[in-house]
Amino acid sequence: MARNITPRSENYSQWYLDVIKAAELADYAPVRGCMVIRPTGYSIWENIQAKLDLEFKKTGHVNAYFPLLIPNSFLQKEAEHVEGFAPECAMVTHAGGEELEEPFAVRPTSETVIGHMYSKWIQSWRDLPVLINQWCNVMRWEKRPRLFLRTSEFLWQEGHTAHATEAEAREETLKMLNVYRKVFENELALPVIAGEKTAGERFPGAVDTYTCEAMMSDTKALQAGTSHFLGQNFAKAFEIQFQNKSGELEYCYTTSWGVSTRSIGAVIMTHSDDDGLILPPRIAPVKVVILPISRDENTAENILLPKAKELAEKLNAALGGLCVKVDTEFHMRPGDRFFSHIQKGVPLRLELGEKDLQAGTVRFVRRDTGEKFDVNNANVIPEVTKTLDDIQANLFTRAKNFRDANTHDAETYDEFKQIISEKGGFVRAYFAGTPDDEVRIREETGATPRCIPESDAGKTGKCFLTGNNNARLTIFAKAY
RNA sequence: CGGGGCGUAGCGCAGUCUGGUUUAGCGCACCUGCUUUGGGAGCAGGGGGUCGAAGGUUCGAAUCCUUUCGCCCCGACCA
Repeated sequence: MARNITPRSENYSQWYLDVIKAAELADYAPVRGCMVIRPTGYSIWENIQAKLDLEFKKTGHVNAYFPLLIPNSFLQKEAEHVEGFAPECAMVTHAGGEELEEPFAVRPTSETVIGHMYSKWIQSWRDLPVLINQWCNVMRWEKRPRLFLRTSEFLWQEGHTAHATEAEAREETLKMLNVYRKVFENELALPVIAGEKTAGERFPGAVDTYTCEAMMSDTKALQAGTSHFLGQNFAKAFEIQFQNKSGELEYCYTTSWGVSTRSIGAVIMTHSDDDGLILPPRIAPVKVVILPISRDENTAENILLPKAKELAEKLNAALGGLCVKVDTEFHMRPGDRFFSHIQKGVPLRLELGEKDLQAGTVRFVRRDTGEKFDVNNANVIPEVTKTLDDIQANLFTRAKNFRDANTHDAETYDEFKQIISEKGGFVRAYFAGTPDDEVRIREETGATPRCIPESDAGKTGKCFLTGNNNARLTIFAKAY
């Protein structure tokens, strides 16, 4: 048992903060709502970035950078967009020692500036599609910040594309939604439900919003990534027009999609336990740590350490990276050394001691299950690869089983209320309500519609609230 | 923005009601040494704070008064 981490069952939010602190992922910044992402946390982000970026490139996107400051007038151009973002915008009113004529918003998202630029760049159908992504920071003034989940400034990626036809833009929106789903499932080991947002949960200015929803280990939902079909809303506000093959002027159809550092919060809350962080091998900064252990300093440093280093080199070569570390903290006792890696979520620990040396084996200890076993020297490398794959798969399966076990069906509002208040988790129900109905449900139960799962897109039934037919199967939950 | 709480060492706290006997204390962490060492050791020694800030009352203030700044929790709000 970790002594510096509040048990999850005792106080979930405190547990979450303790895990972050113990793993040295982040710290509070001097400005309220802002956080410092420490090297370990940032390294996880770099890994997530690398996985996403590769997928973006594979689907034909390129990276660019747009400015941090956005003229306030830009945000005003799309009616719903202003309304949605005005309250959380930070404004720069002074610069160069003078008050500015027009305040600049610190970007809360870049649809507007990018729309403005696209209108200049796009003239002809030959210029389309435009498929650009940017990695950057954004600012949304939050009244109730939480590390990684909701901070005033955060890092993300925002893709912005422009297309000639609605069909193509819709295809892009769903394509990127599925890129997200794939990366979440395969790399972050997060089982997510990909689907459409209901009207009340839509992005301000979007025609349709899609999301990947994950369940945290307290059974609350977390939106891990979103993809928006913006129709011609922004194209009209920013005059993004092109001449089609017949010479007529048409408005483009645009999309935008994003994943932020919030996804790190999702990883933490999905996989970790009372001992601290647990990371899926594929995004872990350190996948394997090797600990030479001996009570005799000479043996430890002159016999075991060289062996450990040699093994680390081979493993790094085999795993293709710098993800294997040798622990040389000989001044610490073994227990302390174990815990430091346990709390940082290192997936696999290899212990190399005198007993192992004599037996010609290496001791393996899995972070996810705590399981220990000895492996013959000759088999260490393939066994490491196999174990890491097992851990990755186990984390995903474990999370998926948990989610499925905490997903329930409701046919009536009474049943719905009872499940939300007594069991929590996800509730699947047919829903055909309006945004006002969504507000009512939220006020009465605390739950909100999370998404209409893509996998059940064709299913319709009778609405649990209004009784209307042709309601769509919708997932509800309390959410972060 | 409404309700509640809190600012004393890196972290967590006691001391504040009943000003002076505290050169401001404790636990963890940190430093040194010895013994330990395969899931968080023990002993000994040691460094570090001027008590969020400003002003006031007093012979004397971490303790009382005024102002101010900041943070946390609950609520409202929120991609």
